[in-house]
Amino acid sequence: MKQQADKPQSNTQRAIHELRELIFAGDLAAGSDHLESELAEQLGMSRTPVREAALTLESQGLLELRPRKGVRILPVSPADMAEIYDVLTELESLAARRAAERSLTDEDLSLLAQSIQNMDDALESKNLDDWAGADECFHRELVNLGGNSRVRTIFAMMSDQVRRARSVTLYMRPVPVQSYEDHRQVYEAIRLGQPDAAAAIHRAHRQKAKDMIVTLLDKHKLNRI
Amino acid sequence: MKQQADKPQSNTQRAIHELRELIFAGDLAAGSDHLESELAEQLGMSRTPVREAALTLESQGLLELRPRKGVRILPVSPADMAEIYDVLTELESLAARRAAERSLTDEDLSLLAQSIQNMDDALESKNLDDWAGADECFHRELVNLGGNSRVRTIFAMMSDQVRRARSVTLYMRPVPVQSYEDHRQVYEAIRLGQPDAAAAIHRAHRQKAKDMIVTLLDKHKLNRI
DNA sequence: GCATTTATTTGCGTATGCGTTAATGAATGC
DNA sequence: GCATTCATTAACGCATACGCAAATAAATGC
Repeated sequence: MKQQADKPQSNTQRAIHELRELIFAGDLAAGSDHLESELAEQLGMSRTPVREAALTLESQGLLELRPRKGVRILPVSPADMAEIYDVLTELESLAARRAAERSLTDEDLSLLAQSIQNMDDALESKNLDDWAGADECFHRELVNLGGNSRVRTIFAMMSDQVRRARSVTLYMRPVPVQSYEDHRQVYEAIRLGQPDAAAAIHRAHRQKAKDMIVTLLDKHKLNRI
Repeated sequence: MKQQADKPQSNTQRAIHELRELIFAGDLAAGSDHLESELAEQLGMSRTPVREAALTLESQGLLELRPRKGVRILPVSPADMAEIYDVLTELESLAARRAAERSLTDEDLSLLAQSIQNMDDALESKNLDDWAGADECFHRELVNLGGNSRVRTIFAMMSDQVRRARSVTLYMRPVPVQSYEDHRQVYEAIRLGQPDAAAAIHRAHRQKAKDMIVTLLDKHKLNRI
């Protein structure tokens, strides 16, 4: 019998996970300070694993350890979001290019196709949260297909912060109908083995997204999310 | 009076620094395993700061913590180097583009110009080590001028590994005379405010470097450096 | 002689304790 | 009444301790 393989993690790993969750849920607000001992109590463990988790999250840019002030959850400004989108634009375009160079089978591309389909379905039923989930899935799978593990790692780190910004702006932005066409074209370019086209289309797509998000954040004075 | 502001660091920070040094000096060889307690003794501190340092370096991809096996110094294969160069190519090209968009003054560009001059001087006197130092300085300054702090961080992480690969191949490769012209052109494009040109030239420059390094590593069967 | 079980070792994960030092409030000088 | 100094507190950096589990060695069964 298969036993549920979900618990054998270390406390440090749990702490990393749970702190992430708390941050993205807003329970640990951007800009707020928290003592290591408080977090330890909150998570039901000692300071050691919490501290190790904080070190890790610090090196990923999510928070900052300031001696005697506690760990500070780093706020993300519109300028930060512009930086993040710039990096993602470059790295995802690279991934699209590499994916197109690899003569992938339809089998390989099935998850990508599925994500596009899911986005379409979500739009039909006007479920923006589902759409956002499928969109993120598309981007993640694109990066996977690019085959560069370092790009994957960087993407994973940054997509957390993007998700936060997007959840804030999701219901202010215009309904993302253009995205469907963009994604479809990237998919086709990859399928047909057209690296330049795949990279160029995806780059333009990401730049549009960046402009939209940054403009929205600025317009609504969302300076620290 | 100014007191030398160099030592008040924490042991954890020292450990991060010194472990990096030991790794890049080859004292901790690629692929080798080391117990936390051994490293602690070697650095003259307890396991705790060493462990914290190892966690940090792990999240930066330099090593891996394997319970009961010790920390394993991750070897870098030619394929890894290709990945790293791909990422650097994209991010540095972005930096070149952004730098060109910012209408920087000659003052701002002085370090960049200086690096080019230093590379030229080093080539004249056939000092390859100096050349490599100046080259790295050029790339670092380019990234700085790009103004994206996340790109800076990623660059700093990866340039350590590039330096290792380059020191191995430095004396096998052809004398880098073309580099001078490439760098000069990137510099001029930035100075004249030509983003597309700056990005394109630098991209081509980096791709050449990637091909050269990866080919050399493969040819000499340097599979784990 | 080989496989399986049991015993032993040992390294890690984590809790805990302590000294140091920065931050806060009290006290003194001017 | 304000500034400066001193005392107190408390959070962190780090050392240490310990239990557990994995790896290795020993022992037993077949």
